[in-house]
Amino acid sequence: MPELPEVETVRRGLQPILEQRVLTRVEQRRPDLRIPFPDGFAARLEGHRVEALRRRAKYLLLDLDDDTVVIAHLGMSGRMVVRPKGSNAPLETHDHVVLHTDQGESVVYNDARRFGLMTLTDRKSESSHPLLRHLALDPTEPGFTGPHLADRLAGKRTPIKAALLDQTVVGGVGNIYASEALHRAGISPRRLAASVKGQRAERLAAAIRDVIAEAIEAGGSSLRDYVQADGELGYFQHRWRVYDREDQPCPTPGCHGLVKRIVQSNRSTFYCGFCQR
DNA sequence: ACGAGAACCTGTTTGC
DNA sequence: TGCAAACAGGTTCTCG
Repeated sequence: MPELPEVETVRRGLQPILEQRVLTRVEQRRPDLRIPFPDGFAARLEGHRVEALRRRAKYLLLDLDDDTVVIAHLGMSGRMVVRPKGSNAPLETHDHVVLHTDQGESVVYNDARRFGLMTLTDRKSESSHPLLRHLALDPTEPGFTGPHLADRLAGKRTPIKAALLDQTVVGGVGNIYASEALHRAGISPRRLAASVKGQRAERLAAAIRDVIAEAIEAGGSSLRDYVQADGELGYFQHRWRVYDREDQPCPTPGCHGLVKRIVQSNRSTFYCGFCQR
């Protein structure tokens, strides 16, 4: 569910709730998610002020005032739900972590499938942390250019669609935006990754940058992974051109193809066989 | 050493 | 209507 734009939407939504707030109490309601919580997880957060809420690719990073960094990932089904001050709504089945702030609001981490995670590192170890160390540049960063992308793809014998999902190639792109970017760039998802270079890599880098930027602007695609007290976000799903549109007409002007669905590395890919080469 | 597929886990949708 | 199978926005392990 959450790809880079959704995680960025969550970050922006949580920023005013968490930044500069003290975590007065933290509830950890089960021993593990995809990986175990570190020893003393909740206690190590309590009493500390959140200095910043950052994002790297699909990871959320909470900087605490003692140089602790909380690493969070939403997996497929993770959500962050804001509980307003004074709410006494009961916690739900998959509410795994609750961060209570000194302003009375709290943030609830809910993840039915538990493919997400929360763990700890510190500022100086962050860049060498196993989860973050090999992450590629993400498309919102200045160095994300055609030549850079071509360099990351060089020598890869896998289809370009699979390569785009590899977080050491592009940070933050997931299954929806991989299909969307390839359609915008007119590149077949089955094309050999290493053959995407030069002008073609330039087009793909631009398409990735554009689709990610537009999706962030629209507040992401998901209506589920993030719920702000004052309403719902996630309008980008109405702008999908190929994802989840099997058998519908290709939206490229003048193209009379139909959107096809294929399976690559066990994931659905949507594309037009006419205008994507 | 690389790449494809399975596995992780639960909920929802689809098809018989 | 009911039940089972297929499928879901991610990552990581195993196997060939």
